[in-house]
Amino acid sequence: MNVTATQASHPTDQCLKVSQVLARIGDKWSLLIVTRLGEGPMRFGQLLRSIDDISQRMLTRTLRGLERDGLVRRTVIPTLPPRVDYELTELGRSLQAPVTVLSNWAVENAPAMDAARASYDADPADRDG
Amino acid sequence: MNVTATQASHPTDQCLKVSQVLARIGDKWSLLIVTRLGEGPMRFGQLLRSIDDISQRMLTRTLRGLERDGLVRRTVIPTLPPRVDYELTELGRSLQAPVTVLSNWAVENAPAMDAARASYDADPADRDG
DNA sequence: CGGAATCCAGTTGGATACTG
DNA sequence: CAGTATCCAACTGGATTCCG
Repeated sequence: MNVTATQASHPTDQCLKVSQVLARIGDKWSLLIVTRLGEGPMRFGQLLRSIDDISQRMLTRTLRGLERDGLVRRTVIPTLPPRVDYELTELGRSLQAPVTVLSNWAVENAPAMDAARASYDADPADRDG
Repeated sequence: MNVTATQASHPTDQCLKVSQVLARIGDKWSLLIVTRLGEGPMRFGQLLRSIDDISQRMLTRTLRGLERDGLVRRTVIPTLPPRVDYELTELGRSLQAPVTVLSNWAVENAPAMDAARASYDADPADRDG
């Protein structure tokens, strides 16, 4: 693989891996779930209520995807009614730091992006001249 | 806004902003384009050829989106044939660092994710028991 | 060269109803 | 409680065609 650079300019090959990771966490709910689970293990119902705009179906599907990729561990306690706990794996926790960096950037620069978008939408003429 | 934490546990409000950013860079092409433009300004055709799996339509659309959000600046030189240069704005360049962190994580952990996925797909029975 | 417009397939994700 | 199954609307993104 020969990765020496820790800073930038990835060859095309590595861009693909980044795209794959983004495809995993870049959907509508994954990051939100990882962030919630970063606070500690949670039951299915807890997650469902703490995110609350998410549908049951999407919570199930997203958790399955995260479990499949080794980011989340699912533990079934076959009581009645059943109880299912979710928690981040070590791989999942290792993702927290990069996500935090991105989160901080997002929080800091969201106003700038909003302003840019508002400005862009304001005068469609001002650009192509 | 009152953001003091630089490390973790974002309240729900800030998670929305992160989701918005991910919606912006989490699509199929945005990050690839930002990475390319991180190497310097490029013309439309250069970008089209350097990514080359991208369709003309998606390159145009993605660039428009990035421009709209203030990450990319578009400069038209109305010669014949016309020439259009794209470059990162300051905001766009500020995104490079967070993206690099995520990229490095992706490159380092892609094998682990692949392995987890392979293992998950291998024995569907081994989990729910 | 750098688009815009149109058309179309595949995917995402929500609502609802049902199950062990 | 924690799902699964079905149906459906909206969005994404590719192929093609046309334009200044």
